[in-house]
Amino acid sequence: MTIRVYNTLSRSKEDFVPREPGVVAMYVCGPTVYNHIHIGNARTFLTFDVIRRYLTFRGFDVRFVQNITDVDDKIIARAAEEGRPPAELAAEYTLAFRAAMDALGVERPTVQPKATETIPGMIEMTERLIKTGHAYVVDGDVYFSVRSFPGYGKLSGRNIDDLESGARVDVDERKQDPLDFALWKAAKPGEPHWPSPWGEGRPGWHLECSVMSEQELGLPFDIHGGGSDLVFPHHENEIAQSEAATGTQFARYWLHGGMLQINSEKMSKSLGNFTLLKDVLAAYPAPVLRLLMLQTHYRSPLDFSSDRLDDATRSYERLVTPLRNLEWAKRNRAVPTEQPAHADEIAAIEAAPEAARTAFAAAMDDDFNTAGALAALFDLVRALNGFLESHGIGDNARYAGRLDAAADTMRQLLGVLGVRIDTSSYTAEYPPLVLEIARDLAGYDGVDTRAAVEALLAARTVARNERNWAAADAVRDGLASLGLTVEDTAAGSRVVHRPAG
RNA sequence: GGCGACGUAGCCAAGUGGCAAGGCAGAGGCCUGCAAAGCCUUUAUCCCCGGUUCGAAUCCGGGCGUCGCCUCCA
Repeated sequence: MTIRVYNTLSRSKEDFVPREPGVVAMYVCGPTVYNHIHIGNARTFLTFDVIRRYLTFRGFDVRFVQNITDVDDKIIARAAEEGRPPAELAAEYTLAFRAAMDALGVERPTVQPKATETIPGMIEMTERLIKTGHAYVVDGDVYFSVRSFPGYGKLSGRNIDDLESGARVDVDERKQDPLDFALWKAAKPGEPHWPSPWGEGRPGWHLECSVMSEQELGLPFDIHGGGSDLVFPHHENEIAQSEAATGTQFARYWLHGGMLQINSEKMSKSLGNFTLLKDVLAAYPAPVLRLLMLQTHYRSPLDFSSDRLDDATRSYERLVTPLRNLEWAKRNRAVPTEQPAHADEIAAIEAAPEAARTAFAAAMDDDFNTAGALAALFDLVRALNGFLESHGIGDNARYAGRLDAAADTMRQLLGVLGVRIDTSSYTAEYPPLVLEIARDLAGYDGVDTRAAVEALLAARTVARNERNWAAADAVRDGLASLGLTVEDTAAGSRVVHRPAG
């Protein structure tokens, strides 16, 4: 079965056929490093991380290039505000960006070039464009002439005349056409600058993507990705530059991610709802945020709120629980009933992983439908839970192999979505306050939190056996006050620490 | 003004011609001392009006509503 992708260029879903069988050349616009990235940025990067992972899962060798824009008006402005060198600011936020991506579980690009390290290539492309009559020099600035490129507007579905009729295009007398954009900007005093045939200056924003993608991938490469707000003018301009300079097609499939909103409003500084990724990750585990985002198709708008994060936290728990319960059952050899499973029950649990794989791939093949893929996984969760509920691993762990197969499939497919599953939450570190509770309720006077929890559970078991519900519930309530939930299972009691929310 | 999306249950959301996925929340039941976790059952005139079709959430036309882009934006 072929993968189908929605191509902005054709405004339709197309069969995905890479230029070279088995190899995908992919470029995704990266951040301008003038601040910590916000969750809108994060959504886009997460989207293309999943697309990359899925293509890899489907057997493609993916070469993934992402730029870092480390010279730009916004960087210069912010550095001036803070009274320090732009390069220092850019370096700091480059590191912060990489750290945030690591924390989100986004795989590192194959290559991650910086704009400041691509200056010679950008000068070279600008020279080519001037020679071929697609660009002109004015006072040390170089502009691309949009009228010189007949295909201008083909990506965003606009034409030059429509665009000019809009009143919002700035008028610069020195430009031949208001839509012409800068390839090279003459440096003002105090700005970063590099020598060029047109004097000291710095590159325009659109140019780096054209140059880097050609250098690292060659033209035409397979997938160009970014947020849908980049369709115009950024990606339109990339196409114009690259195709005018090379005479060949630039990118074959254009994929654009939908915008993220906060509480149904556009994220903006003036509304005060500018949420940074690092702040979200400080409050919620990365897999929860990932799950929230993957429950909506990547091209649809996504409304972000803390309520939705809380919902996603419970969804995440639903994924973790069966894996945790299986581990617990294997460790404790718990057998809920002596009743052996019927042949049809065994057939069902044996068929479940393959059914999930098939449904997962069918959803992902259809323009990376992660919400559908998650539904396949939740169906597998139900199959696992159901079997575990009625038969556990069986006597002598006779069913463990079949259950492991289902669990392994879950882990693998969740891995394709980049969702890390942490089943260790019932063996995690416990807060020091359990020592106090254990001293009061279980007579424990040591300093080992885990032993303290064991002592509390043992005390509760004794109390329950004596039908002393008040004492038993005191233990449970005490642990609950620390965010620890007591669960009674066929193999005894355990404590589960759940993420916030 | 130009271009383009979207409107599916209380909330989120998949589904582009053939009995409406999934998650969260709710209800009932099972299990439990009570819980938790889990299981079972349950919750939809698919924004409105026309049209095409044996058959429409899905295609076409109109209307209403929400949103994005057109300026730096992921």
